[in-house]
Order: sequence, then structure tokens, then C-alpha cells
Amino acid sequence: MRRPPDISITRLAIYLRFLEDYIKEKGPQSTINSAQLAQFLNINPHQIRKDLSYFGKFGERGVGYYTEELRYKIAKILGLSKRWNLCLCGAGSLGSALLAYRGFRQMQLDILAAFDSDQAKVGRAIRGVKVYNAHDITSVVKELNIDIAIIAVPTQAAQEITDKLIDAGIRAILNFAPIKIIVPKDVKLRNVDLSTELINLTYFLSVIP
Amino acid sequence: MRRPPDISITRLAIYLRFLEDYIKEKGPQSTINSAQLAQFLNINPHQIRKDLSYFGKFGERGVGYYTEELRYKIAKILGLSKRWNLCLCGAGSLGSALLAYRGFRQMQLDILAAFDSDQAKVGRAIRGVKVYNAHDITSVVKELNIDIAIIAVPTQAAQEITDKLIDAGIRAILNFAPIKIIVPKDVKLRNVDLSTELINLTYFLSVIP
DNA sequence: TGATGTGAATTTTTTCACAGCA
DNA sequence: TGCTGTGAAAAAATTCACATCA
Repeated sequence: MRRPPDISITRLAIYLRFLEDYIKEKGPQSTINSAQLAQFLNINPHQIRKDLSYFGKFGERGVGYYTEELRYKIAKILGLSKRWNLCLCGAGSLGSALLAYRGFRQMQLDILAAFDSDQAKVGRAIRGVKVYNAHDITSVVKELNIDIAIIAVPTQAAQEITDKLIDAGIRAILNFAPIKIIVPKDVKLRNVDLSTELINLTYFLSVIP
Repeated sequence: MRRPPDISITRLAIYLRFLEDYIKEKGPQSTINSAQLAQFLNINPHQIRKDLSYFGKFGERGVGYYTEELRYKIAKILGLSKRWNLCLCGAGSLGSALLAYRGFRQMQLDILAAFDSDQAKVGRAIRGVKVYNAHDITSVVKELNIDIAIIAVPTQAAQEITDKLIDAGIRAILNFAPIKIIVPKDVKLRNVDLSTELINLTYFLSVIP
């Protein structure tokens, strides 16, 4: 079997989040089958089973999946049974919003440090996270064993910051700057592009009258 | 020829943004060919030409594309030659960051109104955008002729807000709440899921040692 | 000659259909 | 019997190769 596509990983994360809510409501002994899960998530049940099949067998024929078991196994697959150290580059309004974002903490993703080049922010803490001088990225990232960096700096600064992160040994980056940043091919980069998302909508509205 | 996939639209938006920067630097009379554009954006040149070919002919054989002409035509295709009215549902930290986001204004996407259920925020303005009571969504959306809604409310409130937006006639929604919201199939929905993006990275780090 | 535009080939992803197991 | 897991089929997206035209 081939390796799972990125998009399967994204869906696994969605299944995981659903299961967490579902277990809260129905209890850890509950079961769910792919058809039910598919209905809740408005997805094709074959796809759910296929996504899971990349990683082994999770269910019981004739029954479905034991929710707590499935939740645990998906979390493990996704690397969430270990804690990861994150840093945030850019403590502007978007950065501050990310520091406040509850979804990260829910998944045990901890932002340990923020970086900014605004001296007025350096040394202070935002939402309990200390803001370091952007000049010190390399040393701080190494010192705190940061695994994942979030880039929320202005466009012009994005590539320079990225290069520093790579120097510091970072291998996974989530980029919010609206620019194609270049990374070595052993570094995983995901982009979140807010204007681009909106433009899909303007296109839709102008095509479908 | 078949209709262009969503992802082609997303790439067109990326080409557009690049062209704007490129024209600022090289002037509106400059030309660019698909190979150069591909190199800048770290994309396959065939893909660029294919994306464009869904919409007609834009270049000149032997030359490439006239940047200003291409920019103008892509903007038109994407619906950006008209102004769109946006509203923001949820003026928390993420919502406030979106109000401050420059990328939207660059694309002439104007947020005209914000909604929140926190009475302390209602009536005030954030970044020059008035905050209305969330109860009044339907009437305000109609009155201001809002085309596109951004959802940045807590998960539990997302579906309820969506239903109100649909009632008010909204046909395009950008959702930041980490939940699969249900919309009629003639409504275009795009989701931005921040934790899911990060989890792609934790997966990558735990698989590739 | 040089680069576009596009049908065809390839690859990837989704969907299907059903064998197989509790 | 009921639902999973998966090879196969179908659909979609990407990449290629080249005819075409300035």
C-alpha cells in the first residue's frame, strides 16, 4: 500500500477532534461505525475506512469502532501522544490571536516562546508566553528544543525568519505570511493563506449568479 | 474542457498576488513567462499554463505574458473587479486579528460589520469596524448587503450563527471554527482549520525521524 | 525560434464493491 | 448478519509532449 496523502492526515485530525467530542457525550465505551461518522462529518464512509486502512485495522466487523480505542490510536498516529514545543514568530495581532487560540491547547500543542522585532514587546509576556528578541531566534529555539515554528510576521520578513529557523534546526513550519517561502525539501511546510481562501469565495459568487 | 478545480482558483489567487508585487518592481510593461513564474512560485510551469487555460488565452507565443494584462484578467476572473462586502462574526482575539489583517484590504475585500454577543463590545468599533449585536445579524446583513461572512465564533455557536447567515441570504462563508458546519449545497463554504494544519506537522515529525 | 495552449499520459485521490471476519 | 478492510474501478488532478503560432 502506498503512503497516505497529506489530505488523509488532515482528515484523521478531523476524525480525532470529532471523537473527542463524541466520547465526552457518549462515554469511552461507546462505538461508532463508519457510516455514522461519515454522516456526522458529511464525508464519504469509504473514505474514512480508506484513510484508516493506511495505518492498520481499527474496527471490529459487524460492530464498528470502539470510540476510545480509535481516538487513542489516531492520536498516536498523528504524533499527539508526545508533547511538541512550538514557537511563534511575530507577536502582532495575528500572532497574539494564535497565542490565545484554544484549539492548540486542546491538542496539547504548547507555544513556549514568541519572537518579535518590536523592542516594546520584547521581554514582556503575551497570554503567558514570553516574547524574545527576534535576533535571538536561533539560540532560543535550540535552547528550548522547539520542534515546530509558526510564522506570523509581515511578508517582507518571512523568508529571513524562515532561514534563521532552518539554521536552528527547525523541520516543521506553519506559515501565515502570504508568500511562498522556500525551505529545504526535508523541512515540512504548511501554508495558511487567508486572502486566498476569501478569493475562492469571490470567484464562486461571481461565477454562480 | 471541464470546469476548473477549486485548487486552480487558489493558485490563480497566488499568481495574482505575485504579479502585483512583480509589477511594482518591474513596471506594468514587463513580461513574464510561465517558466519564470513557476520558478518564483516553486510550482510546475505546466500547471500554471493549465490553470490559465481553463479561462482562455492570456499570453503570446514566443513572448510569455504581459504582466499588467495578466494581472488584470486574473483579478477579473476571480471576481475582484467588483467590491465585495464582508462581515465578521465573532470579535474575539481571532476576529480582531482578522479585522487588522492587511491582506484583505490589499485585495479590496472590506469588512463592513462585526457581530458579537458580548454586550461590552456591541456598539463600539474595532479597527474602525462597528460591532453589532449578534442577535441582529439577519437584519444588518440584509441592510448592508453583505456578500461574504467570516465565522470566528466559539465552536458551540458556529452552527447557530451559520443558520442565521443563511437565513439572511449569505451564499459564501469562510469558517474558522473547528467544526464541520452544515450549509445548503448552493452555499460555498471554505474552512480554515488551524489545529489540523499543525497536526500535519506533528505527524510529519513523528514519521520522519 | 521560443513559449503558449492543450490533448494525452500519468499519477493521485476518491469511490465502489465485495470478500472476509466477528 | 453487519460492518470492516481493501483491491479494483472511476474520477480528478498533475505532468508531459508537442502542435501551433507570433
